[in-house]
Amino acid sequence: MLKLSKLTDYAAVVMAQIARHPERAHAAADLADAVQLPHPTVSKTLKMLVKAGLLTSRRGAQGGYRLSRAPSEITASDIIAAIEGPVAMTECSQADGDCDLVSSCGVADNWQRVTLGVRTLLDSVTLAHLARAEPLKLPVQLPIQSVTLAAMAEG
Amino acid sequence: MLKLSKLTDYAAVVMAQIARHPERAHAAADLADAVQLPHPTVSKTLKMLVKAGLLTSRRGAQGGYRLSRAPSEITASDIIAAIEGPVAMTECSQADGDCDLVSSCGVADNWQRVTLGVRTLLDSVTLAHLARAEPLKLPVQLPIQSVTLAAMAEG
DNA sequence: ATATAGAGGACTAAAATGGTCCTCAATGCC
DNA sequence: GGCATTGAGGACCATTTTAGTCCTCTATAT
Repeated sequence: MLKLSKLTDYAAVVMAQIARHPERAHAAADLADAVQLPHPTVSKTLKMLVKAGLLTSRRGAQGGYRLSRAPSEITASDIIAAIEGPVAMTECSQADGDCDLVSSCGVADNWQRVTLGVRTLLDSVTLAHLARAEPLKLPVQLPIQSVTLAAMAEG
Repeated sequence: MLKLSKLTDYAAVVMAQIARHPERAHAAADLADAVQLPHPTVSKTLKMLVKAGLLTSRRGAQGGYRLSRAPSEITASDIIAAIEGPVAMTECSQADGDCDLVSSCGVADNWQRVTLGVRTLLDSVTLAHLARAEPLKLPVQLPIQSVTLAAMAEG
């Protein structure tokens, strides 16, 4: 599996929706209608995205949400991290991870490298890519040319 | 997050342990002792790995578990799939996924491509890599040279 | 025959997740 | 200034998932 939570999924859909009309502010209710999801849930998701710094908000009439930076500057990693926290496949790949078996389990190091690989991959996918509607299922060239774990292991 | 379940984590640890002594059969109890995890839980994990075809088992005295193929032929994807099912970041990336919003959500296609990227990365990490004990934290060259999403989009 | 060891599944407890709602605060408009 | 609009923040509950345990049955070696 390795599945995203539903909220993360919603977050991506909503972010993409905003990214398609970045010039104007989007009210939570409008977004919920547009993406066909329950209002309270979308609202909750939006708040998390603001808290994470991916969106800015303005209250009151004519208020709503806007991207805090260009779609090409917001990554899949960012969106996932906003809802679920930083990408980490194992406890010990987290910054604050505490697993007393790290030293004895024998695979911790390598899982951490794999996590870095996944993170790098997700860093290279931006909201600009995600938002691109591709109803024709044409192969889209995403800018992932090379992911070499060895090169990242020093991090 | 995007975290592996604990059982998957255990599975990797146990598989690595077996991979370090592939010639002999390992009893569940011995493995549990070796990796310092509760016996029943390790036992459950082993059964799942057998069911998925990654291990073979033999009952009775002198029985136990063995790898069903070489460590270099067993991938991280295989281990994850054995416990959690195939790697899929979204509902719609699963073979049997049913999400009525696929057509309208606008990001389904691209998440599916990202899933393929992650899957490819995890396919390229083998049990042989995972089992390699690296207490010195030397950078390990894993054979992930290039992951290009466009090349996979036809799948 | 018997001790060993896995298969299979039922079951429970605990935790994470999803989803809703309520009250408060800010903003724009008249 | 007053009011309608819209987000902030958090409490709360229901459901699902996960983890973990245990019991009974079956196969194998000696």
